[in-house]
Amino acid sequence: MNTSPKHNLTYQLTHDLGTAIVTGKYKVGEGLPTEANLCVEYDVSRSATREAVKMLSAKGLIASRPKKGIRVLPENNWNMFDTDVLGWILSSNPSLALLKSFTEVRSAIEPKAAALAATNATFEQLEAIEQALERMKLAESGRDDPLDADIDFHTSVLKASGNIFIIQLSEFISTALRVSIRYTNKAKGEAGDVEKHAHILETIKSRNPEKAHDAVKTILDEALDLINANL
Amino acid sequence: MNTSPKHNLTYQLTHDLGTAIVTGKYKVGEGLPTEANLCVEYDVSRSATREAVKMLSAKGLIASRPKKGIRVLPENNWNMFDTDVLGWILSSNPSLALLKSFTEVRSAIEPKAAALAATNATFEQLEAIEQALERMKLAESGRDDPLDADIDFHTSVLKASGNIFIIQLSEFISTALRVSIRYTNKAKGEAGDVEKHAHILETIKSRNPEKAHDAVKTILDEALDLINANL
DNA sequence: ATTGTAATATTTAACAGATAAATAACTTAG
DNA sequence: CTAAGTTATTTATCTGTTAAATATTACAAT
Repeated sequence: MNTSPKHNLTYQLTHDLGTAIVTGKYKVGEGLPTEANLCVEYDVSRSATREAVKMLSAKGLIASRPKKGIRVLPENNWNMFDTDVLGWILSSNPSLALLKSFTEVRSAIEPKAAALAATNATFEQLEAIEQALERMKLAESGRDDPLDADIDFHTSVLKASGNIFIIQLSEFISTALRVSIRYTNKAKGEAGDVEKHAHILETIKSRNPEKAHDAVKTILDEALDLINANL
Repeated sequence: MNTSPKHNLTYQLTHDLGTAIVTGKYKVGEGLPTEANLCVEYDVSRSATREAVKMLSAKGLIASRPKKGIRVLPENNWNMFDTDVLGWILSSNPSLALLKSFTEVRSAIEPKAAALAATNATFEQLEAIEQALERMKLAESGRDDPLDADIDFHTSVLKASGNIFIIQLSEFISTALRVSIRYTNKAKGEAGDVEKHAHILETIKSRNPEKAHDAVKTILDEALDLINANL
């Protein structure tokens, strides 16, 4: 389901048009070129064009009607939790305001996820979190990637929540963290970072939802403060 | 972007196939019929079939590759925050466990949204919340629909948060509330319901994020308790 | 002049058929 | 028995045609 630039022609065109839309090349409310003109401009067949239009329609970016043409829908119709859409936006228009909104969502969801994990996590899920923590320790001495390890830790907690909607957000948060990290200086783990994450794991393992909630909330509130300071 | 049964043939087929997938007619990992067979079974042309397949691919339900056929992806790939996908699932498989997960997400997001609204809401947004509260009062005496009024209130708060991701969740929460309400008995506003919502509005208007947060959290924790009692 | 209706043109929707590309399954040589 | 090559199946892509929807224009009636 991931529209990486490759894969096939339809996905490539979906990616190109999606990016063009979120960057404002085609304005909201305005129309895209007609189906026929898109074929000419992007040098693809009508079937590929129509399939790409349908994929973008499915993601809430556009709507097409006979004679009305293909129009860009208002942003609040865009499915921001679709990793393609989010990726297109973050790759091209990574505003700090958006990063702030993203972190606000994390600060709402992740503490709850940790609390649920403290209640519900299976042994295997606890082990997954523990292994991610080991990766963070390795990353401290350069033997693993700090960003990958950090993402691994947080998504492992989300997955341990047992809540299907929160689990879904793993991809969302992973995508956003991976892209947005370029625009914050928090690539390297800061001093005490591993310790804080180790504390989160402990609260989850000790089956203490409240403390797990607070432990995660603490580090996310710090991240929010950092963003607000730079805004 | 909403695949209501009508609209056109492609959307109709998308709706039918999407429903068939989430109800398990086509199993995860297993294949759907081939493109050619889908054309026969649903009596539509190949282009309509392919466009529907592409829409479902865009929503993370399926993936298609030459010779491999069209396969149902694991559920964690499904875009649960897509209102179509959510609607298909809730309309057909409205488990109480899913309702619980949904309410857990609400209990994470909505208090944060109220806190943000207390900080950021414009005058117009405050008025929208206030008008929704008026609707709830009218509904008490049967002069408006209690469910519509309740949804209006909660989505108005979400929209007042000023957070684009949270605003996106308005549709998600609205869809889920509208469908799931059939499976809880909370159709009619309970005693004190309007008062509690009035209190939420007050805390937001008085620009008190903490109190707004807690006021919303209170009523959602009550909803969660109600679900847990019936589970 | 205005308003309602009909004709027209444009655009997406839908169908059909052919060729290309990808790849799973099979065959055969060693 | 293994590896390389062949075959068959399935989606991908292109092209052409007809149908349906609808915005725009033209026109007639009052």
